[in-house]
Amino acid sequence: MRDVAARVGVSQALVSLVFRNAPGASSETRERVFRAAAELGYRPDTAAQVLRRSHSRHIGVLFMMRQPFDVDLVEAIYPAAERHGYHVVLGALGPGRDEREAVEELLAYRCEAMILLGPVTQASEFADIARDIPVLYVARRLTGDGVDVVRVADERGARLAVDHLVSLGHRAIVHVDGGTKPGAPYRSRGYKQAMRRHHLDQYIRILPGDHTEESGAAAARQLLREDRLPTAIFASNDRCSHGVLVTLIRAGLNIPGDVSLVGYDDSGLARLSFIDLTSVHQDVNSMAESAVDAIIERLERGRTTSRDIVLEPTLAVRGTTGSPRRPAAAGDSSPSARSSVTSW
Amino acid sequence: MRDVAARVGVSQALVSLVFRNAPGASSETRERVFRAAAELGYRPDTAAQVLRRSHSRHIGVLFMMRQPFDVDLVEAIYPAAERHGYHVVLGALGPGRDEREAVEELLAYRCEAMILLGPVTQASEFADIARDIPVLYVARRLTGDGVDVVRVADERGARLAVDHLVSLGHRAIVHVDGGTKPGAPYRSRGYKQAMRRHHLDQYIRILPGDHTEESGAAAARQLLREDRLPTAIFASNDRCSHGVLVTLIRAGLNIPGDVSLVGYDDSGLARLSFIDLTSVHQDVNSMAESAVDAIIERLERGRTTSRDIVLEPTLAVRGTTGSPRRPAAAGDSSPSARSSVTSW
DNA sequence: GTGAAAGCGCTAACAA
DNA sequence: TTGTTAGCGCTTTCAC
Repeated sequence: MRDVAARVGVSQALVSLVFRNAPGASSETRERVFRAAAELGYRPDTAAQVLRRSHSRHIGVLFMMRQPFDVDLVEAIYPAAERHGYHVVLGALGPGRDEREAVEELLAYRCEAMILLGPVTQASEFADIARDIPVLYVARRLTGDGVDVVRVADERGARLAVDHLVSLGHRAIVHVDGGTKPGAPYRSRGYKQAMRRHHLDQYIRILPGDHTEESGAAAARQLLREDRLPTAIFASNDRCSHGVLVTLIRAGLNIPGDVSLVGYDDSGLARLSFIDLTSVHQDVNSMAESAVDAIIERLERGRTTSRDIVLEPTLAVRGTTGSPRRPAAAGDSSPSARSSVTSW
Repeated sequence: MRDVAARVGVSQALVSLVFRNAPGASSETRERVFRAAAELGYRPDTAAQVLRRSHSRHIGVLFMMRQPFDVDLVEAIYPAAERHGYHVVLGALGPGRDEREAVEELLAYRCEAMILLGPVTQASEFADIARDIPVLYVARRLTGDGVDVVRVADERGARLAVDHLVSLGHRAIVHVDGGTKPGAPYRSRGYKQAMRRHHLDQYIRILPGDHTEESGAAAARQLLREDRLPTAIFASNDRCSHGVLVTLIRAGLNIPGDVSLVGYDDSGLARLSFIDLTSVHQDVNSMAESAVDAIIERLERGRTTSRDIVLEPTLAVRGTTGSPRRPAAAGDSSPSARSSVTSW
């Protein structure tokens, strides 16, 4: 920067102004500064900026690299943050890279706020952090001082799924839940509520899962081992649905002919033409925008009260749902390729 | 840090030493420094460190968030870099976040070197960068000053796949290629070479693809539209295989009964129990280690000549490959569920 | 519209 | 083993 200033024949302060495009420099000077910078290959040093500024203008984002929905969100957070002049610093989570490490790193970068997408093992840990900087959970209902939440109404999402299936004529609708994963308990509750609302209490059945493909596959295998298959399955997320779907079709079943399937997240996976999964849609862009807005409110407008921002889900109806073979009648029927297994 | 020093009653320099655990502080002092730091909630400031040090000890990694193989590599790079005392700075690529932006950001963080995993649109762009800092491509054969490459012998990987299929009795082996994606042209060439070596020149057939699920699905649909199916398909990566696999089984085919399938990358996808894909394995850990080592060589041991590090692939044989229905004999046979389509 | 000067939090060279 | 000092590249206040 010194070199640029020297070359143009102005002070460093002016060059700094120009680069932050702050007011106070003639457009003629701006022009010359930019040209000189280009010639010299000058690039502002983030470390120096962060060090000197009182605000780093950095937002840390903790996410699980292997969770497609997290990736979708990260992508949406970038432009949202940039619009407010903030940089995103990624903290990748995964096997072999735990939360603690990642958080420490983000904090060492002097992030002014933190968005948490991944599953959060130790909520208490973040209570300490929230004392210093705003913390925002996505899809986790964890309250506390300095903590905001952006989520989609999971119960209503589950209800959309069940209503859709019921309207197609399904009654035996099994839910593969997501254990304690983000949103999962509420989706599970929403499923139960919706089933009761339709007077299908006796058909309520929940298989354990954890938002991974393998848990979906395990649930599907469990169902295949039994005498009767449900006519529909509602899984707690798309990855789980993926496991259910492929396991069932490899067993010779037809989707949605023999079993209908609804996922949750409407991730890229659901939209693949050959998966074509009916799924509860959460608008990542508005989630990202709400998250960044909430953070800006705290950072720049001094809000200190906690916010719980709830967005509405919608249902993306695709090719994995259809009417059951025998809409209203009870009794056995043989699915296409598995004569030994029957549907309700 | 000043506060910590004051509290312990020593100089800042000493606190600095302790935190970098550099030699030159009594263990008694270390102990006291750490305790004081914990009490005060002190955390070193990365920006200040980077600014002051001549070396930032940062390595930038450009990767595609949606490419499972990239994610595997990123996870392996973290520990490899840490072992040498380097930090990893992620530059996420994706739709809406192009290379140029990501690179600028990494450079602004004063990364001392850059590892490029994602597809690289403009090689020439990196030639400039390589003048300033070491650039290392993974899986791309791009040469130049200051540029190193770590890759797995793609031709040999393709050959492993073809040899395996031929040894099972396959002859009509179709390849879905990866266009210009990393490694793809070489896998394609390896496929052709291997086919010729087995005197199967007449069976050589390549369908276009691009390392996405959809390209695999498209290729599978193309094959389903024809009179005869090949007995085996070798796809240029696992994502593509995924599209092929699910499209075929949803069409009622049995894998490997009707068609055998081999992927490439041996990513987490291939290992899912319900996908269980035979795939060419590239050892991400040695790739990551080789990459970091090569960078350290340049950074700390002053190497200036380019290196092309080639690793050996292996084949992970799983459940998507088996003998064809009619190993050696020609003639039509009806696959399980599609009487209108025949195999070679 | 522009410049001079101070200092962000840390490290590295040297001195004690 | 410990302290002193200078300064990394930038932003910011205040003066002109």
